[in-house]
Amino acid sequence: MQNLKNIGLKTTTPRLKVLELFQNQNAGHERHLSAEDVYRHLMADNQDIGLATVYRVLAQFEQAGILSRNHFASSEANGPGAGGAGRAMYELADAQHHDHLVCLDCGKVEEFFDAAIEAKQHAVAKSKGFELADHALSLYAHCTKKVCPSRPVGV
Amino acid sequence: MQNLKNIGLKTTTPRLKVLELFQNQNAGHERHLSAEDVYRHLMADNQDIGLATVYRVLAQFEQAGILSRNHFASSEANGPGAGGAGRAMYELADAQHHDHLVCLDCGKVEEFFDAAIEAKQHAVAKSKGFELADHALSLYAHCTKKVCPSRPVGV
DNA sequence: ATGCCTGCAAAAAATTTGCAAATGC
DNA sequence: GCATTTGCAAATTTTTTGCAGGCAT
Repeated sequence: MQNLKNIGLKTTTPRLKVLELFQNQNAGHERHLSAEDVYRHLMADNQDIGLATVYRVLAQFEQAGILSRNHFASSEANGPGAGGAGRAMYELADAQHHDHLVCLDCGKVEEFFDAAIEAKQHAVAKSKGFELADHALSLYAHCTKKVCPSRPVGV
Repeated sequence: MQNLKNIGLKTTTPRLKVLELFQNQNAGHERHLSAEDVYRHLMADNQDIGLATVYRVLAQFEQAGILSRNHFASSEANGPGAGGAGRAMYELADAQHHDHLVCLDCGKVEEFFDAAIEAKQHAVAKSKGFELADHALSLYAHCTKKVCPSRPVGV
């Protein structure tokens, strides 16, 4: 795959498999994955790839702009039993930038883009004498559509 | 101090000292502190308080709404040598909510509030069938005022 | 060939937990 | 006095690093 060579990385099995995993976001896995998630998926696919390698590949891909890393603050967004914003979540870095809306009831992550918010962010930074380089915006909210799997009754 | 009793916590030395530390944000410390920061400040004040206790107190204060926790993604925002968004930063939960602008050159954290952004966030959540409960917005930017201590030359 | 990569194991870093002793009310 | 709280140490969790061997080019 050219993708990898283009960024100065040799085409190796771990890298290929990790890339595939993110690009084939159909086979029963979400778009946002933690290092551990990736590792488990590879294991399930009988790939003998170490967790340390997964971390290294994820870091390389992030630096190359192929993946982007998020830190969600809600415990629900991470695995069940995961406390706080312990783990990083990776996702394919699409052409279109977006922010996240995390469901506090089931942990599902939706994406959104709001041009007005983006513009305002730049304005805020500039007004304070800064040039905006990046930002992270996560909304934590409750589903009002009564469709959350793990939704508490009556909430 | 009533603050503590009001939230169902006994008035103990560790709690009092931690609260004091955040309320007296004058004596050579920043407004945003990590658990380790708090611990070091207490040590410097000859308080014999364990790090585990600091973590417990911070968690209690956060739940009580006295402090709020942030996870900044830039390495500069955390201590020198701190990688990524490893540690949580706590600050006094003011009456006025605000978001953060983190300087990518020196790690300094400025605060801002933008009503338009806040309103838009609610609108976005509602439009997706959610009720916004909380959010985290951090801007990462470069200082254009040439006043950053650790500012790379010519940037 | 040769230098980039990997797996494994150990190290780090941040935070949590178990438990007996200490403390507030 | 008694439940709450603390300090210490050990355990967890997440991520990073050292190193000897392996693989892509």
